[in-house]
Amino acid sequence: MKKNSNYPNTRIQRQKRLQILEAALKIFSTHGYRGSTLDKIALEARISKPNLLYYYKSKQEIHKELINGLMQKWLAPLREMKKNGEPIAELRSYIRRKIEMARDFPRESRLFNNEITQGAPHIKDLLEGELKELVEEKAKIISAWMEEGKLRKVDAYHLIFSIWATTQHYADFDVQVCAILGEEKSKKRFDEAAKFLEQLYIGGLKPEK
Amino acid sequence: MKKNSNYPNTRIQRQKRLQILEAALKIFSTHGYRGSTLDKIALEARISKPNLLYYYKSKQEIHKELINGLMQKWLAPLREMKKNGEPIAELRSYIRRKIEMARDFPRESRLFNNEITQGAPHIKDLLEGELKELVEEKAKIISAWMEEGKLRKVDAYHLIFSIWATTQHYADFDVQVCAILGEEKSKKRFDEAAKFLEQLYIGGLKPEK
DNA sequence: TTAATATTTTTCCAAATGGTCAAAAATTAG
DNA sequence: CTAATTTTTGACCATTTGGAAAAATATTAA
Repeated sequence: MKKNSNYPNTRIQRQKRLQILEAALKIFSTHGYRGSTLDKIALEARISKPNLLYYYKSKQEIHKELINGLMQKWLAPLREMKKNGEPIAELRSYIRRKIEMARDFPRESRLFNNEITQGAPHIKDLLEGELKELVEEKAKIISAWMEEGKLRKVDAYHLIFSIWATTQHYADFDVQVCAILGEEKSKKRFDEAAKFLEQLYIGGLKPEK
Repeated sequence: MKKNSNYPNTRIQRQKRLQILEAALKIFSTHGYRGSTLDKIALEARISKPNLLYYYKSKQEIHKELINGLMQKWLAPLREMKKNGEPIAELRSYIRRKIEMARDFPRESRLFNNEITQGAPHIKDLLEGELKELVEEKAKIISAWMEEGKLRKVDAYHLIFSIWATTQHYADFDVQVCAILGEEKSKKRFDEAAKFLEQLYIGGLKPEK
């Protein structure tokens, strides 16, 4: 007889699931949810469609697991912004980490973009719950820094939004960025972006004296 | 006998086409290209599907016309940035106009976002041609301002990107913005955003003395 | 080896979807 | 009014797609 069968979690299972998620991430981030078909995902994962449905009961289930896994990864940099750190240094390193994520995980960014752009049907509660609380907490920290005169006084929420926007832009709008920059300048786009953003934010946020 | 029949352009035609484009804009911007069906568009436009196809030969054709019409509207603010203006004032007004567009035409922004995020399959040549040239021209103007000491020296291309990113964020990520800001603060989001961006950019871009 | 279990494939289906076509209805020129 | 023309509709079709069922194959515990 075999062991537990209700929810087997063999090596094979774990590996196949990863394989599927990897393929699904690629397809979903390229074509959006509706534009992605199980056939394409299965092909990409090098398995048959029914086999894919053996590991995930439906298209939605794959998408859901992707989005959920994504959120944690995505918010990690913000979570690491510590109250006790030196404000300018904390912001600088937050921005740098976000740009690195745009460079290293563009597919995750696009997947997220797609979800939000279409009204966040699957993660609205997450946004209004966990995310909202996290941002509130961090906005408070930033505001406190401003009160102490460590940063120029601006709206902390919109500051966070702007950092999200500027960094994720390099993942989501990569085609446009590259089209405009041309071949040579494109190669250096992430380094240039990091440098520019640092100048923009740090210069702009330094308290006036 | 009736007049010209090759390409009639009666009142009725013009009105119905507008009606269809309006409906298509709503549907496409909400569900993306693949997520939008001719049925939904026809329903939204209050006509039958075959009737819709009488005015536009295919789904692609509707989309194409939307995207093309959009680009001109979208780039108008950048086009208006004039070499002879006062640099800080020109930037300020550019940012303000972009924020107003995010507020007033979020559907257009989302449509564009969707197109780019999926690799810009329909407008790649536009990006590499018209858009690239326009940005090159404006980047030169901005760089010249910097050389004259009117602005802090930063990469002009990335400056433009960051303005696009920060402003369009308020259209594309509106759900997220509102979820985080909560009901009250959401009402003022565009005004606050405009104020914040002005502080960020103008403060950050002023030449040091 | 064998029997139980896990995995994969083959076949199939119903619904959704982009699009066609011919006929009906409405509009307009003369 | 009448005839030509434009607009609208109803019926239909081929393809795509998410998914189900069951049989076939592989794996593993004993």
